[in-house]
Amino acid sequence: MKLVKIYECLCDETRLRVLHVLAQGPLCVCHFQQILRAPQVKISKHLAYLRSRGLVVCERSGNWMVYALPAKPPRELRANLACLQDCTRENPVFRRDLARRRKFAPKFARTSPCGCAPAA
Amino acid sequence: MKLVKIYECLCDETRLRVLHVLAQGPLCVCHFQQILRAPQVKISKHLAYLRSRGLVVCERSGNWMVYALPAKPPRELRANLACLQDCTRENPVFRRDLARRRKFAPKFARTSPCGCAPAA
DNA sequence: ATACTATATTCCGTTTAAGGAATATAGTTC
DNA sequence: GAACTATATTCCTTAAACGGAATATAGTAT
Repeated sequence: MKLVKIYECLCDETRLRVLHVLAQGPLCVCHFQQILRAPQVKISKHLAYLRSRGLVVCERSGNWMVYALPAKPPRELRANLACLQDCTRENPVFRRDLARRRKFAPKFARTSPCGCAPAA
Repeated sequence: MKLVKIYECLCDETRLRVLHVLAQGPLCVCHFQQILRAPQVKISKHLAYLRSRGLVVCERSGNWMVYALPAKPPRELRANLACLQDCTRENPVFRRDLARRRKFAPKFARTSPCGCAPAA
């Protein structure tokens, strides 16, 4: 995996937030929408971008597409994801995303495949 | 320092190489030209880019502009520079840059301000 | 002042990315 | 198959970045 390609993926805030919350486990598109409070197109496109570069993988599960970090990421990716977690530890935006993810977890769990689920 | 801004700086190979060799100490533009084998405009522009985002600092010394990493970089920058060093350790391109830097060091030392110097 | 060196900036064409509106696709449910 | 849900893709506009050629600027040396 080319290092520059990784950094290209990291240079957009939405994608950073996506990768950051994904570290806690897989999610579907509609969950990202709620956690990041961003429109469907935006989320979907950024996920496609990340996917085309191998930073995330996905799998269909009924109506849902479940996105996750690759099971065995290459060294450079692992290092950078760890660095990202480290750098965001005290950042309000990223912390708020995690808080929302936690808050929504039960609601997600009721409806959806990934051990998560959409709202109404 | 905004995390995304850092990643924007890191998503170009020339800039990665610049930051990578800078970890070994300050250099002038003409040294980068020789180490990276890249034209003056290219080096100069990328250094300006890095400088405008605070990833490098510079100081004039006679005819030369001496570029260096900031003395006390913010946490996120320090973490990412360390990660970069880690990720490039086995990369031929980056290793070759370091080799060239070492090879040119005496020649640089003869002529220039930063404990380095241009060639002919 | 002139010539010279090192570096920065401007101008140009090309590529890439971003966001949103609208639309298409795939799967589910009845 | 019609209605519905979740997601992807297309089209469009705008903005940013890259590289190189040419030119400008700042400092040095004579």
